[in-house]
Amino acid sequence: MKPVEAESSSPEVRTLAERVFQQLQDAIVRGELVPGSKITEPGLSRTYGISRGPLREAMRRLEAHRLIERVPHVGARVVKLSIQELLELFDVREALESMAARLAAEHMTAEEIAGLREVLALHERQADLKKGEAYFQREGDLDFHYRIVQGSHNRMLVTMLCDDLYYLVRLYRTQFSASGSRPQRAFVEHHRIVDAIEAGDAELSELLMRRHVSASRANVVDRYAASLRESEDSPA
Amino acid sequence: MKPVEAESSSPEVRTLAERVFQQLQDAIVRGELVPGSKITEPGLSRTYGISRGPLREAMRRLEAHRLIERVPHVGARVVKLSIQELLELFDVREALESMAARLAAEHMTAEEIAGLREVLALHERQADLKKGEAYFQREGDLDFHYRIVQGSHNRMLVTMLCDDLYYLVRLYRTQFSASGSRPQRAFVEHHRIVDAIEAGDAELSELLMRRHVSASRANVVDRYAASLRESEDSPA
DNA sequence: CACCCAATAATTGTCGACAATCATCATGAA
DNA sequence: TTCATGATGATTGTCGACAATTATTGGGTG
Repeated sequence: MKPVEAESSSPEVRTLAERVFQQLQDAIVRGELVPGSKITEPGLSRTYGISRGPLREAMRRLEAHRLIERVPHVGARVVKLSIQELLELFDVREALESMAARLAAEHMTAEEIAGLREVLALHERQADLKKGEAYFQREGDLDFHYRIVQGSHNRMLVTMLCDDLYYLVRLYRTQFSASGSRPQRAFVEHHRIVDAIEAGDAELSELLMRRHVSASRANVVDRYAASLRESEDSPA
Repeated sequence: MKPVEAESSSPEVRTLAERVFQQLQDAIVRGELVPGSKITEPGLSRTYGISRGPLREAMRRLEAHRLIERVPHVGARVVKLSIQELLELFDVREALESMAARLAAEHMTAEEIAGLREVLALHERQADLKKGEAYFQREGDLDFHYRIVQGSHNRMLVTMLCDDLYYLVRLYRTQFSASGSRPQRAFVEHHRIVDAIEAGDAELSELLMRRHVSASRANVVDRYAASLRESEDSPA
């Protein structure tokens, strides 16, 4: 068979099922596997050069992570987030990330806070360089949220957000071509959140993060409404 | 209300993997598969009379649901919640369920609220009959929370809480033999939450649910500390 | 006695093949 | 034409066997 180059970054990708799981996860998040499209086991089996056994195990994990949807005896398709589901995702994020911010204010170490400020600085520099480039901004944004969640030192929270929800967040970005155009305000909000965390103010951290996610959600709603008007202006 | 499972003739259990997944889930939550014990594929394969293919798929799903832990090439064991992890679970519940209560206040229908009050009444009657019997009380408690989550009409929230976390909640009950002895107060809290939801007061519903879960967490902390003192008084 | 190492046994990972189920499409009747 | 219906093809579900890896055990050596 094909000893694929050990390109995989993770240290223990010791099993085919694990590797193909990560590959599929990546392909879905990147949009290579288009949302809503049907995926067949023989097809994937050929393209990835593995048998259906490990492939099905990987698909079972993708199903549990809500990246594909399966119907018994029928097949599987890549999830296609509706705008409603996207808003639902924001509600869940608001709940979990505000809690994470509260816990981060209580448990984050000085080193972690320093790293967080570094991310913030890098984030701003990149935004200065390429003003319109939203991709890096969003990547930096995600990194910011990522670190706060890890700063909560709550493993269950980390797993739910980093291992599950954030893949959906990135998937939505490919689906709705989110170019999130509210940079300045988000920067200010990020700074205030870090300030509150550094001050150890749990309640304030929680409140600010809640508002931050909520504002992001409102922004999505606005842009969605705008895109609806646009498509009504020039239909067909 | 809803008997969890009716052996092999469940309505939409069309595949062996699905069935054995539910059976294993039940066995773990019930404590038949003791937490921390190692489970081998040939063993389960024999006891459930299926081949290892569907069994492994079921185990992959259990792994994603955090009911078992797997190490590549080594094996799988039933999760064993530490007290820290249990408290982490409460933090996550506090975040998600308070959000669910808020959304329930906004979206719950009159019928759903009526059903919720029925559950509450039934719950109290049972508690009157068997004062010490905590198991049914806790089942009723879970049913109460279950319905509020569904009243949020947020499918993602419903999935996360009802399909994932509540199994862990029930697992913790078997592990720590939780007899939750704060009945009156919980009743009052439940009633006030329903009142707030019926009044459509989202903020109050959220606050009350947050306090309710938080108080439940504090109760667990207290009883755990007590059990520690106990085991120190009579150590072998 | 403790420790290391090789041979063995058991378990996990992977594969190919067969059976069961579903989607498609052509055929024919109302 | 349109709808029902049955044959055909493809896909999913399941199984048993083989390969790879790990745990175990027994013997030998310091």
